[in-house]
Amino acid sequence: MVKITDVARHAGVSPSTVSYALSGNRSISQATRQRIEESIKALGYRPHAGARALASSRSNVVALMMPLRSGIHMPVQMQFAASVVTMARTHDHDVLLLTQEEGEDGLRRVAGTALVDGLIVMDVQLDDARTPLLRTLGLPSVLIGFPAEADGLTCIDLDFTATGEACVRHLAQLGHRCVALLGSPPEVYARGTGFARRTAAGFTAAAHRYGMSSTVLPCEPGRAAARETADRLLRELPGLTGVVVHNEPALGPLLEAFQHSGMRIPDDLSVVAVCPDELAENAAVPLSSVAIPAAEVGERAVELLMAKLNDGEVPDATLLPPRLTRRASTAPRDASE
Amino acid sequence: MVKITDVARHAGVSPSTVSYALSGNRSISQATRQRIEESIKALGYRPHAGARALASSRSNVVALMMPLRSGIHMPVQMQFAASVVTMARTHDHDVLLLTQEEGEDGLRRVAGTALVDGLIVMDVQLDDARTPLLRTLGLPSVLIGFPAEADGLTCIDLDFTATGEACVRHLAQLGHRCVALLGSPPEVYARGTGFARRTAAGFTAAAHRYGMSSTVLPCEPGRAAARETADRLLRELPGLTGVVVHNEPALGPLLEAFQHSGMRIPDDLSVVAVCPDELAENAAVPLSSVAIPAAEVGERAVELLMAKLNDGEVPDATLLPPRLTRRASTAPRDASE
DNA sequence: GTGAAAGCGCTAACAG
DNA sequence: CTGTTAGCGCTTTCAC
Repeated sequence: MVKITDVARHAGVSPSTVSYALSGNRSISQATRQRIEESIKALGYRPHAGARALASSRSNVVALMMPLRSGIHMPVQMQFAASVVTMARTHDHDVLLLTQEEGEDGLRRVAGTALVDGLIVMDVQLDDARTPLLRTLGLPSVLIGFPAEADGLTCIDLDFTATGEACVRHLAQLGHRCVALLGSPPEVYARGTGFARRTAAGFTAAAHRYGMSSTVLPCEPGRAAARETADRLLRELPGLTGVVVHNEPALGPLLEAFQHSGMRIPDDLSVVAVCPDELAENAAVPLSSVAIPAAEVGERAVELLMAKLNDGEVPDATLLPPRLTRRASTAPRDASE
Repeated sequence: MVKITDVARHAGVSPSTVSYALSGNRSISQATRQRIEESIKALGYRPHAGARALASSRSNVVALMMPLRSGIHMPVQMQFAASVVTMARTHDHDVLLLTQEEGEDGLRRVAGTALVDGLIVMDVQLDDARTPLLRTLGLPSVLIGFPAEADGLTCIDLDFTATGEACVRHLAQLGHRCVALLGSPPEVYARGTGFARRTAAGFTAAAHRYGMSSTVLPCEPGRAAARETADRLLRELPGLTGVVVHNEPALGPLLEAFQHSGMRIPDDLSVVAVCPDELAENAAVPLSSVAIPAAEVGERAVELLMAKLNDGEVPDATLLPPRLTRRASTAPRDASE
């Protein structure tokens, strides 16, 4: 194995000079830098990762903890993982893959052994057991998603307030005057300051601004609950022509329920979903939707983490702007109605 | 940070004894082992990964290089990645994630810096630019899939010969007497000793054994080619009641072509596919199929790699037995025909 | 069965 | 702008 002393000898300088040339931590004359680079190339030198980590207390590896078994919507996960790895590489870091199942022990292990310099934790739940640990671990971390208690944690996710607004704007521009948001089950709203609440706030505010009449209705998952919710909605708001669904498990059942009630989509009812593109594309009627921008989330997460690693200040919350993709489920309101 | 000397002092032994207690590389009296374990727990000691890697020239990390963008069949990839990570952990190893795009440079980098002890390389092509490198890298590696020239490389994949046989056996048991294999495009067969050839061999041998009449037909991808192949097949083999398709891109077009020709599946024609479960499940008629056993491939790949890391001897080729899942596309041959 | 001590290859003061 | 030197925390001979 060729080591830094070999390079130093070959270039006629001291090992530290080679080290500095590599790290850029002090200025080197053009001439010696040149010779060093040539020697490195000539000898095929590569710094030993372990030695470097030991001496510098920096491994240049970040951990990515993600759910690897969740049967659902892997394309989003994959896209995310790809962008994390790619972006990490541009910052000269590698990515260690941890499964969600490793949980807190996994985080403690990679942090405690100094295997990694920082953590990216996906799929953070409102009430996530890992968040207290992340606060005390002493390693920089970035969470994908917002826990109920996000103070002191760096979190990133889609901007759900803006998402609610964007959905309403889309419907308003199509001429709809009476709209509803079908959101998460009641307990999610009750539970605290989750994304559910933010979507609803954005939705309601925008509806007011556009002078539309609006309703927000929670919805339990499952066929029966969906049927009931849809019926109630159509009964209580006879003028309803547009709905926004922000409830992935209830989405399919709700669509069925509407169609069962004789509402054709988009002829009688325009539907906007907040869900992965994958799902929206493959629905019976392809759904106009706002998706989680996985690739951008991954990139930004890495950038935030890198900033923290270089003791940069980063915002606690990063909210990414929604992008609404128009598909077949929304249409102009029929003026004759 | 608590280090090995702290543990040693706390336990009243020397650092080397703690090290040996941890590694099990020499016998320790029950009593001191006990004390050491208690001290470790009491102090919350975790060995520094970098220091350990430097001193032992073992990082206890393996690299997994996989395609992270291939829009196609991520569930298989994910399942595979999950099983690799999980199995690696049971061998006290972590997994560094590399994208396919990093290619040879990526492998050279993680090997050259001693970041990893071994490599698992997915999605190996018949003519894969990485294989010559893997031969000379001096790090143990395991390939998923067989390159044309596999000598001296440890490869693992589905047993395609047995797969061809299993498909025929299934059709034979349903009473079919005249079957065809629709395989890869001609150039794949011409190119060498790929899986295509093995499936065909197994298919033909089994058909003979069962006294069935059989044909093997290559098939180009694309609508037009599929139509043509299907037509030709039905024209030349009027008695055909069963086909095996081992050609993922052509699968959809072929099914359409058969149906366009008035063949109902499975009433007139039984179809067995060699493709991911995902694809088989979501076809218009759910397809009886043989899939790549992703989880098992991942587990075995890690086991092979671990064996190589401990200078164990491992077979060059590991072939996993096929499992045929029966779905709606195969039925008993109509006796009245 | 246990200890002492010499590195593993690199970085980062400190010194000029 | 460059060199000297002292570790980083662990493993592993070698010695008892």
